[in-house]
Amino acid sequence: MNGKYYITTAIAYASGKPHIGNMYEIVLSDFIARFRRRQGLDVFFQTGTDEHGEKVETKAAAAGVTPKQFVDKVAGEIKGLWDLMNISYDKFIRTTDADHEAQVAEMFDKMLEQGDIYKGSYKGWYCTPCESFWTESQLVDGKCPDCGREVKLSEEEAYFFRMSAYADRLMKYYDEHPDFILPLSRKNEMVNNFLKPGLQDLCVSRSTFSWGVPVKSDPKHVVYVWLDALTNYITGLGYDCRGNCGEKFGKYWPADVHIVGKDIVRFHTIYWPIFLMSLGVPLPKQVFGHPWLLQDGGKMSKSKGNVLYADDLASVFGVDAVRYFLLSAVPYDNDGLVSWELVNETVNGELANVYGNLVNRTVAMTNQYLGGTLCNKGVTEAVDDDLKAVVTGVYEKVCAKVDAYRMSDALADIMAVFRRANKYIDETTPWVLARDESKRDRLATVLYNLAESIVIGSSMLACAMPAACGKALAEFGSEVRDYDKLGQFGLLPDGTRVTDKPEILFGRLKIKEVEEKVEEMNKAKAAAAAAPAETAKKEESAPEGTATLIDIAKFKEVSLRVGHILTAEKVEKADKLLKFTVRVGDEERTIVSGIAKYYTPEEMVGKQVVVVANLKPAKLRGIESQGMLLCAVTADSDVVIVSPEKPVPSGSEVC
RNA sequence: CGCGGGGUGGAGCAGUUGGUAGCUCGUCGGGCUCAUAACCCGAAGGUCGUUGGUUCAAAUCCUUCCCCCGCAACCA
Repeated sequence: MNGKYYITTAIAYASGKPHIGNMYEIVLSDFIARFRRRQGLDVFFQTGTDEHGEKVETKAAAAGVTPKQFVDKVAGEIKGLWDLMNISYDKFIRTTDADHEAQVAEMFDKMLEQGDIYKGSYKGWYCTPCESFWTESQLVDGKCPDCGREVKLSEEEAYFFRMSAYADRLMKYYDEHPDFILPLSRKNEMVNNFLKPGLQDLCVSRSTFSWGVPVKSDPKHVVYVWLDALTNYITGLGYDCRGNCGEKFGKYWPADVHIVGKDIVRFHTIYWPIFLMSLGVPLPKQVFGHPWLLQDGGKMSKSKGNVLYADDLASVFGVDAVRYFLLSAVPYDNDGLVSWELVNETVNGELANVYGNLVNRTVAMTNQYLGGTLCNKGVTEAVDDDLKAVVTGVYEKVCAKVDAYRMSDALADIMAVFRRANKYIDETTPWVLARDESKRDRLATVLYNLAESIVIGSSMLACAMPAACGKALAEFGSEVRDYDKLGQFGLLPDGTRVTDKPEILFGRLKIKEVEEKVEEMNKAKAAAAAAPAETAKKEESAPEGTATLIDIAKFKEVSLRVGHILTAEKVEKADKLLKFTVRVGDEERTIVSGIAKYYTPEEMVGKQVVVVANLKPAKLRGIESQGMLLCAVTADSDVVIVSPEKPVPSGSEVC
């Protein structure tokens, strides 16, 4: 197969370390990129970081560094993680790269000149003290949802993109390219939710923060992050909207596929194509919206501290095992699950038992029975036919799966080769053949067939596990075989020597061992995190890695009182909120709490609770909450109200 | 009625031009010994969430209801 192949991942937002779910997309793309290269295509694989925007600006300020310093650090971490995971990208682009920034400003300018972008105004209700705009629906009783004060109808200058002007052309493109958006369910979503109701013009500038690419003619505005971010796919190839595009752009554009998460399909299949139409650039051929990898037992969230990271998993299981797991765990159009247990099961069950053990036993037998030399003596029996049929037929099946972005199915097909080979060993019982001198040639043929099967299977599996499969192949004196020859059986040269000291490719771990390792790792991390913070503050070191110690005066700053719940009701249009009237001593307070998932209003009435009495009031869903209820939160996210052990007078101090 | 996805043997999944259900793991029984207590064979286990309908025939099409999960809005 020849020709070019341009594949991209979405660029990672540089606001923090990507978790294992984010890593899936990169490994998925890497698998495809490696597979296409092996098929003989001239592949360009681009990934990178998206570094502008308000969130970065805020986070940097919180960390006390400049936005640039902040993203330099995070982008470095992200790139390091990609490198650790052996991602074979050809270019790692950053939206703070000078050439990218310059081109973004230029493109914005061009769109402005053409009239695709126009200066308009963003209308809304403005709350002067809060300096915030609100839409009609956000207002509470016609007043500011934050502070409850009067708002006035106001306008703010902003730039808009005429999306509506391109809607028909986009729809036509969809119709003419039925595979443009995959899976199909995503396409229906786009058409039904956005195109059919009519495209709204998109606000493509911001003036409430400054960390972005300034608009050339009007530098108090910065370019909307999506317009900035999406264009990385062409600026990374040297695109120049004034006509002087680089050689790469001519060679690789249009992209063959953008691999993106299902949550951002909209940006890639509506806004991005329209931006390209505006620039007069051909549209990408395909956008694949992959599902997510979710953490087993609850969504990953940093606040819960249950986030899994690729490097942690890799430190226990190895890089290749994690890559394999990621690819196998996510179904085609359904979210997949990840946990330490699940990874462990996959590593033991598939990599160690089926694949690693097959390699090991085949090498061992070749050494024991044949002195380490493989030779096809051509003494075949009927059982060989099925093995060969499975092995030689798998490449075609895998190609079909890869073309359809069904990676877990592709891996299952490859694994079926090794399962079949294991079965073949039992069918042919080489150890029995070895006892009979007259069966020597049959024995040699059997082991040759096994080795050949392993070489063919490993050649494909190498896209998922480059290092481990490279090792496996090396044990048979081989390298990855040309993909156009994977349909043939018997290319392993006679006289091939196998290694005399086979290595264990994937070790088996008991789940207890995994848990111990995880615990060790967490302890080490806690210690590392605690150490610098505490030396800086010159505080006594906290024992056992618990929270930082405070003195009693600090604790006394918090006023905890016992309250008595008088009334309780659900807050309208809020799934999680309950509104309480609580008597604390002489006063009655309104408190809103996010525990609707755990308690009904009925069971709360009459309960005694512990209230933080001197908390600054806050507006929740338009209701002022004057305090908060203390709850115990368990590891598996159950929430339990804290109450006095026996009834006490309302208003009693808790100390 | 905010948007979307899903409910298939103990677990995780496959299964749309409709033809009485398949894979991996787990369990139980057996086999083998080359191998990482691994490998191979066999068995048990499902009225394919619920109601009604279309059809000679439905997990697969239409309909009723129930439940789960994401996203969005509040989680002091």
